[in-house]
Amino acid sequence: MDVNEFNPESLQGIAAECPGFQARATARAVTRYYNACFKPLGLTAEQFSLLVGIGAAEGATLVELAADAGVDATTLSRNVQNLEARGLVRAEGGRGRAGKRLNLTRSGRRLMADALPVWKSAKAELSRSMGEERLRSAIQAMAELARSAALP
Amino acid sequence: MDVNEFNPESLQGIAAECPGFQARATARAVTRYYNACFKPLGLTAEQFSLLVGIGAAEGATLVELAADAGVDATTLSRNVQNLEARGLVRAEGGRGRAGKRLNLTRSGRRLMADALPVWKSAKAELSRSMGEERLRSAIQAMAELARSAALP
DNA sequence: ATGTTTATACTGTATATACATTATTATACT
DNA sequence: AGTATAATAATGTATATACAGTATAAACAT
Repeated sequence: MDVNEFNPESLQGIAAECPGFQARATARAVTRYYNACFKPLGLTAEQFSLLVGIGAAEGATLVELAADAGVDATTLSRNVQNLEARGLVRAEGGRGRAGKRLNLTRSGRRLMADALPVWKSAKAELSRSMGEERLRSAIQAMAELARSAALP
Repeated sequence: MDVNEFNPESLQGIAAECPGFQARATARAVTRYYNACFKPLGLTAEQFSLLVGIGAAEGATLVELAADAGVDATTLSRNVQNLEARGLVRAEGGRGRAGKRLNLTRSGRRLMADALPVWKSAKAELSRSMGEERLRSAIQAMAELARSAALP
């Protein structure tokens, strides 16, 4: 494209039809919403998700969790360190091939017991706002998009 | 919920049906994909989006751009500073109520001229992978979800 | 005219994210 | 056994994100 023909009109509507822009915008909005919901518990949305992941797959390793969540393992490494420092997660085992086994501590399980109802009602409110069927369909569409973007 | 009844099963499937988890996972996957596409140009996906936003709305202020993109203005402030330091964006005007007017520099426009075809083919590949109709529908569903999460 | 409110941008701090690289250890191979 | 390979976790660095708070200047009220 020639720089000389470059005009604002050629950029109109690009954001609105860009899957990347829309995926990030949606993640920002939804994450802000969940962050506010979990704030009284001292948790972020991502921390909640990570605790769920660790609690659901007891004794999983970083690499396994990273694959499940579609997060880079190095990202998870630091996020787990944070939860570990707060006493919510325990990591046992070293650096070798067997890997470090992650588990919720008693305190972590207690916090999750408080957090689950909050999560449920947060989702219920979203469901009320946009309709259960549309919400389910949005989740499905996002999963599909994530798969497609991961393949190439 | 009683801590004593807490078991891994109660956490099964939570991630899969959580709009927040899925929105973030999708944004990560799609952003990784676009980051790879734009890497040869020295741009990230977010930088591309921001340049598009600035180019499409000439002379817009931070606050206006932030509202358009659904990003916190303080986030945009630093992201713009980055582009400014690279000579892709020019900001004129001060801190007052009128605000700082943002524009692409000549170098920024040149870069966008190179980036647009890359963006087009990246989207086309996604479209090939999951089907044009499904992709459009996913974008629509994400926009809807973002609106719902922003309201409460 | 002066003081108050308000809109705008910026800074401090913390989390989240990923790529490139390094350190460590278990497994495989000879 | 000893070495090479591969898997795992951690670190260095950079960007992205948002909230709380600060600085600045314009608009408004009295």
